[in-house]
Amino acid sequence: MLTEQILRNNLTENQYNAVVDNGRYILCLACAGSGKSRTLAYKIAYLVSQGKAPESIVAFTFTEKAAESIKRRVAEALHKCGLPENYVGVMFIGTVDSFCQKLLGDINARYRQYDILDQNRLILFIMSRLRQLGLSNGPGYFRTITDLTKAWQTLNNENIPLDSVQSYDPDLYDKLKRLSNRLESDGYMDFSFAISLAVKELKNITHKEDSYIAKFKYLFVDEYQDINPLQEEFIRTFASHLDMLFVVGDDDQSIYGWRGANVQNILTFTDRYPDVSIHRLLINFRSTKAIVETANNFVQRTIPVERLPKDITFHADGNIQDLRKLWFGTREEEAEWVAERIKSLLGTTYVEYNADGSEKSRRGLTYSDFAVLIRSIRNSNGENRDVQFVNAMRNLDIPVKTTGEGGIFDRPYAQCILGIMELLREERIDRGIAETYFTTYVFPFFPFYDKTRYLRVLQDWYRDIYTPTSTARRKVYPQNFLHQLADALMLRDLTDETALRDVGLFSDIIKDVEQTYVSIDSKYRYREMLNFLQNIAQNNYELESPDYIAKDDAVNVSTIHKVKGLEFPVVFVVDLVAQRFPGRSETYNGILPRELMIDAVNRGAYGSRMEDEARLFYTAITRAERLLYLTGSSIHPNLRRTKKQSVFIANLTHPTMREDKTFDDLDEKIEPRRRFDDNELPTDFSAVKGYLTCPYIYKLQNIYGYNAAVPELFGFGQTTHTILERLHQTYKDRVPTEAEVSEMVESTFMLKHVFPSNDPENRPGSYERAKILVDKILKQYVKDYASDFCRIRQDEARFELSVEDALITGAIDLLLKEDEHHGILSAEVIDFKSMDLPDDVEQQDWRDMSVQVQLYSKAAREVIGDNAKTGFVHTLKNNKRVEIPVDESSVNRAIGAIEWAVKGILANDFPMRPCQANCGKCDFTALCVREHQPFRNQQTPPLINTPTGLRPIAALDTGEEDHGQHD
DNA sequence: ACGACGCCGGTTTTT
DNA sequence: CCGGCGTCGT
Repeated sequence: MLTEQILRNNLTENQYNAVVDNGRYILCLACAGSGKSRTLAYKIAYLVSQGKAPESIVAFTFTEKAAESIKRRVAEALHKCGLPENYVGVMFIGTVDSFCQKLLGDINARYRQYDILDQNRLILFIMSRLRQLGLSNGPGYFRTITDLTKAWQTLNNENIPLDSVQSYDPDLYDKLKRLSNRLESDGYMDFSFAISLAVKELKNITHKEDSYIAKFKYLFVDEYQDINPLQEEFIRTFASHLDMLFVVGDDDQSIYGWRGANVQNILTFTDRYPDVSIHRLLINFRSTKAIVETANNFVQRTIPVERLPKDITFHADGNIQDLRKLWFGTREEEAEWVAERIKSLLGTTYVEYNADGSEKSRRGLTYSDFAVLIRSIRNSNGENRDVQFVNAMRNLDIPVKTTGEGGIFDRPYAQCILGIMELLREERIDRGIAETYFTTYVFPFFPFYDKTRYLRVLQDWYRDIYTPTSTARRKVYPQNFLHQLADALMLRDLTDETALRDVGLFSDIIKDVEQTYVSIDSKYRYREMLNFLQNIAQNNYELESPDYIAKDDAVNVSTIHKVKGLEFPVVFVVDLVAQRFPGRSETYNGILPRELMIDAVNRGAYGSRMEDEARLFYTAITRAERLLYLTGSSIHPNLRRTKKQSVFIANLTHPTMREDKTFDDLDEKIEPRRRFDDNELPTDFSAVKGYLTCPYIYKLQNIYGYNAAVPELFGFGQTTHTILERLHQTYKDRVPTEAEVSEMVESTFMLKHVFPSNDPENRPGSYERAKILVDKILKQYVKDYASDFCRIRQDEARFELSVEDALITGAIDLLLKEDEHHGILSAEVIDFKSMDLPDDVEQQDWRDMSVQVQLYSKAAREVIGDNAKTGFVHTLKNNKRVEIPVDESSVNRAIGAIEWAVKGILANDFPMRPCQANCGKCDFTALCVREHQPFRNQQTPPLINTPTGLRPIAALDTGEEDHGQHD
């Protein structure tokens, strides 16, 4: 079929016009439920079908999750147009931040080894380098640190030059300057810094054609209304070198002003870019007439200015609808009514329709069709605001998904372990106190404890922390402390699944500490870690309810921000009371000089105004497909004053809006069935591959969040890659000399998790040894490839695999050999991880590597062509090439194995599969009872074809034969 | 009807 | 720490 016909069949007139518009600057105004993702996906597919190179396409999304969803849509659109889905792997679809990181890596491979710090890790970074940054600890220093991190991020996000702070606040300038230098010198970035650095680099480009952005031509920006000034600066600069900028957004749904998003970007787009063509997608296909009209009436009344005028229309009503606004005496009554209403609606017939109005599906409403939206969940003093709702539902046996499970240390299991860690805060540890703590607090939650082991762990840790360091710093791993405690407390024997989840989050927090602190080898650092856990981790890490983790069919209790982009057949917007929603208006209250923040303050950023709250409310009600309940109550627990109705609903009217509380049936009850939710699909290839090893490890790592201690040589492979890549970048027309290789190693080598020796000449440590090894490996490599060094390019190749509706994304490092015209002659996979690899090929476990190479080879053939012979693994340790079979049958075996794993993951089937090859090297033995459990899935996956023959996946290994150890 | 005073109550979160 | 609401006093 012709592409035109396919587009016509899948798009509305307006969507089609937006897709085929070949203009330079295009603004696509897309209201809630207007099919903007579809339009975006088809526009990308359209460009490819017109012969545009897939690698010339870049699309920015708001979150990584949104990126995955767009990728799936694009793959689907490509498929419909008869194009290979693997083109998705060649495009860039992701967040602005991750694109900037990638770009920086292309400019200078050195950036590849930088660590990205989120808010929590930036705080840890500052804590771990407190004195170097001119700060000191003491009462209230967390406030100082938090203020500083916010100032740093805001400064970057507002695109304000650091130097301008100097004249207004020399002291703050000094601290920020030190922070900036320190991040650079230690190899760290935060998200705002990454974009900021990328903008500076882009501004240096004079000739695009011979720069690192030569291949890019088309830029898409989703959720454009939530772009901040720095991101806009990047987009503007980048787009000036491109052939097309296509932005999609809805100013009415700009809900991130409080963290810098500037709605003016979309409002004034046509003024700031020349010859903009505008497309308006103003038909809401999601909601009923009543909901669309109510929502429209609301925004028009509440946001009279600061808004692009638009006339939003509805498409069609469904088989059922209900619109009500209700007021209750107490919060408990409100919650009970919500729960009862859900119960009464369960199983109600829900018909979905095709574009032509014919019936698409018919099913009964099920739990996950309901959303309970609330302005805020966290409460500064103790109880979460969603508890009444969660309790009311649990009382009626309604499963609930919520992230409002309190802080991590409100949970007894995590609290217990933190308490044990606290026993070591003081230098004098009393065995009596330790025992009392144990019997009083620990025993009730961990009844299967091993007391002797518990006391021994404490003793060992006491020694590690309080033994004065000699000259060199030692590696002390708190993650091991946590695992040893879990082992002594017999966490593995507990039946309460929330225990595993709580300690899993604890493990995740400790990982952040370890990655930033490197070692907790003194009492000072140990105490700092405890302070971080108590003061920052308690509030900044989110616990997800078990239903949420298990992806069960459950009612969603959520904040409005979290459901951005989602939709539900039935929505309850609760807690609609004055002073909460809209909340109190606020302006910027950070520590940056006011003079520099005039623009931000004037547009109301980093604060909140009535307009922002109104857009949030609009976003909430437009999540609803057919049933919308707006509720509130006057008497709230722990509040003396009674609450008044929110102004947002007090003035809200619609001819069909009811105010009675009857539980009327809307249609016949039939079998409840879940709607397919593509957000639950696995996306990460290396995680899915892990399932083939041991599904239980998969569960511990990917579902509960357990981590192993950060290994000392963490980053060895990364730094070797980086140096190799810089050699290729630098020496394009000749082979580097041995001295030049050493020079590159000297300037680029970076290992963040091992301390250099104080006396490298006489007493070299593992840092020095690693560096010498890299030097040796690379010299050998350069020598062996001297003949065609310049025709080799290093590249990270991404590939996508469509299985069972899921789109699995993986990446692989390649050495590409090219001819004179940059045509690819061959591609080899390189592996640097193999520090202690046995020399004998027969002794190695090739299963993982084989699956990865086989899948990549499939993608490579589709995208690069038959020249890409990818069936080799190049292990640099011994400079050997090993051939991996990539014939059709081997590739199909690999695909079959991954399909089998995806099915298992979707079915929540995570049995323990102990065997020699697995358990000998497993990092999670403390959490596993090593009981052989059967798969629920009766099918077995195909054998994997490896260089040493056909092998079953590790999870189905009989355990008889030792396949050797592989890193 | 309205001003002064005192006390209640106190987000959202991604990369 | 401060805005807003309720209450009291004129």
